[in-house]
Amino acid sequence: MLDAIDRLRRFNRAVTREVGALDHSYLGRGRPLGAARVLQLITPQGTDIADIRAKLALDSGLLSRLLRALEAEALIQLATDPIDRRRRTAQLTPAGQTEMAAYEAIGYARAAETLARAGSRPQALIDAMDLIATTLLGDQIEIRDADASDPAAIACLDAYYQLLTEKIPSLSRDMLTLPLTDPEAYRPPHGGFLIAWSDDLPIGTVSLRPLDKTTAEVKRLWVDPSARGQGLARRLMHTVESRAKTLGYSQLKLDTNAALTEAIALYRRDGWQDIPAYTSFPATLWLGKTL
Amino acid sequence: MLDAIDRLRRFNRAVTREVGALDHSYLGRGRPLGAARVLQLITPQGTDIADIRAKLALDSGLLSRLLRALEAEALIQLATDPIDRRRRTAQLTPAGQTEMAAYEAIGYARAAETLARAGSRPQALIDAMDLIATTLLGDQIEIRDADASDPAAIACLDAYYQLLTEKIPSLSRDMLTLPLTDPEAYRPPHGGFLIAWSDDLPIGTVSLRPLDKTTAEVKRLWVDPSARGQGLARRLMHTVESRAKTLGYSQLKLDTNAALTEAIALYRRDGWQDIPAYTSFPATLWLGKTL
DNA sequence: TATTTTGCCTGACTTTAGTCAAGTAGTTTA
DNA sequence: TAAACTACTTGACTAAAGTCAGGCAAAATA
Repeated sequence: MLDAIDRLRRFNRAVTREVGALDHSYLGRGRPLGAARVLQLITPQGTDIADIRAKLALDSGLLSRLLRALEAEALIQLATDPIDRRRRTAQLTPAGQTEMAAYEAIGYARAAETLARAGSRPQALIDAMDLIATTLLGDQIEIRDADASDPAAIACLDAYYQLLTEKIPSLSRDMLTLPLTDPEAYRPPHGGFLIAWSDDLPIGTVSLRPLDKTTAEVKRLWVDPSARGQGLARRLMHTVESRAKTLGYSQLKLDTNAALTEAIALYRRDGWQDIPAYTSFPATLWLGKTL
Repeated sequence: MLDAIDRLRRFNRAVTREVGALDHSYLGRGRPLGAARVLQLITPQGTDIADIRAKLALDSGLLSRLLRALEAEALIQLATDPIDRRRRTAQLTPAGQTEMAAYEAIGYARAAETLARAGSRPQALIDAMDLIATTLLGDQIEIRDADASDPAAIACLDAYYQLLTEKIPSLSRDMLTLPLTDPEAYRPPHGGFLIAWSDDLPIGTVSLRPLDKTTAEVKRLWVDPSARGQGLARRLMHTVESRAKTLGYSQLKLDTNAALTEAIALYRRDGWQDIPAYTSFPATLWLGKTL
């Protein structure tokens, strides 16, 4: 344990140096860091300045001045919120969008540089970073509704299919179609498609589709390897169950394969019971739950 | 590749937040961050202030003032170096040591907190952090001389033996003695023991002992898993070879086991040739090199 | 409708970090 | 031994970040 803490502190030192260098690289555009950070949070569509203040934990006086400086550079436009005229929103001007693109380019260049330092094993570095990012951002994983034909949804399903073909040897990838042939089934008011986000990266999914008036089916539960061991699968299941209840279902079903042992253990811990088979291969196990 | 960069940038954001919180936690002792950082580099035995300046990349004027502030708090004592009376050293007073201990406690507490967030897989988190720290600090891995009875040397050998018993099934741990029974053989002027350090954590080792007047044996090459794929093993071998040359040897030998395929590939790439067996189990392959 | 609260702005301030040039004492080199 | 160089200190300065107390309009509440 002592050793673990020493290692973690070495990590902190290494990363502090790296983050310092990263911050410093944003200075090349002739703008202090505070202003650059504020600018990065403003979208072309307009951002509530209260949100910026909350995210960066800035004093309202300080933020007010930073915004005024950016406005003087003609990078942003300030407007009062028509609904609550005390509130203000900031919006990127075309010049501001150009400037933002320059910052983006700096970020990408530095990231590529770090990646190049990984030597012969870049994938190992990325996996390690994913694990750490997911752990550190663990407290703010957000589950949001999505559409089954959304690019993020497709990416999740692709990763899920990848996992399935690895775990179930007799299953070949061309048996699984993507995008889904029936996206309509996963849309309100009868179905749902949930994605778990960690800082705008999709790391988990689960979906729901109708079987009959009172029964829905839970489909395609998947959690990114970097996010496992933190209870995200259970959070997704609980969310989809309460969603099913909201949509008026009283009964849930799912099918799975005996090879997916962790998932099955989770279902059983959460009160899912064996039911008769209602689908075929690759399913080898069928479970149901009354809401 | 684009995806990899997005993932890396998510990592940067996660870690920036973390580092910010870490820095902020050091503020609780009523001292600005700069002063706290300087204090952490001063030892009870005395630290050359030029070293501090180099490590923190501080302006000499600024450091001078920070030191004066710490001196005014009676946390440190400044003295002139008796050898070169232009140089100065800073030394922790008893009060300073107490203060340092408080900072240490803060660091440990925060580290333990982060570790606790890893959920059910703390070891995976530590491994990921090691990989990243080693990658980021890769440019400043230092190879230094050590003694075979040094705790760091023992830790390296312990990890090396662990690896051996994993790779060679017929080898049991109690066949390997630690500490070494002949530490004298690995000391100058006839032998050597090298350790590779990444920010004060030992991550690799190799050693050299005499066989006869003109021949030495290279023993126990080991590199921490987090540091593999960056050419450290080769650096260690080159260092030990030039050390052997300095000590006056003209011939090198080593024994290894066929299970250690990466190491063997490295030896062969570097010009080591098969030689007759000169040791027994667990060795199954014997190599030599003329300097 | 009067009062309180909220969201933001402004002005006056402080602290921290950092730069630069000049100066002093000691050391090295020609 | 003089000149050049080095390690550090001091003073005078700037930029950036942050704090705090009003103030004003709009919104929420009594």
